[in-house]
Amino acid sequence: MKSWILKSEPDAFSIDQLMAERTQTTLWDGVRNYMARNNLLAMELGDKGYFYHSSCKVPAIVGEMRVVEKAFPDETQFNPESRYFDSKSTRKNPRWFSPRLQFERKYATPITRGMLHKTVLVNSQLFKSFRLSVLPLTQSEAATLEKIVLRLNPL
DNA sequence: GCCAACGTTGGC
DNA sequence: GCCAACGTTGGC
Repeated sequence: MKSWILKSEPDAFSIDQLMAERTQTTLWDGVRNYMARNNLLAMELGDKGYFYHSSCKVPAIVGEMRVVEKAFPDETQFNPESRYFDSKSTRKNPRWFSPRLQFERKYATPITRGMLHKTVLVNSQLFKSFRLSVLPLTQSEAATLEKIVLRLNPL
């Protein structure tokens, strides 16, 4: 099982909104960056997704999700009304894909960017490729993060 | 609100 | 195919 970090601006879509969904799932759509897309395509069923709130007062990992459906073409790319419309995308040749993620857990104590900065995770893509909105974690990074999570948020 | 980082676009 | 201009992300 792999672990990923998925960023969202809480003003646009927050973990509370995900929890409020009837099925507590969401399609991770609207991603328009090729590296991020490739990461979305690489997600397997059962992979863990850390929900990261970006562009807000306290950037932080705020909870966990689970991949419950592999990526398939993102409908918003075909919709001229959508802000994510892509005129160069066709149904035969879609460019953008979204997996479905299910809410698993919201942390009582979010893992802030500041806290992560003081750990070995400072060497992860969260800091190295800080603009990328969908990031993979290595096995050791995932293990480190999991330890921090469990220390601050015991099950 | 500023600005650095960096991906994308488009002219040549 | 290069690269300058431009736009966006996101921390601070």
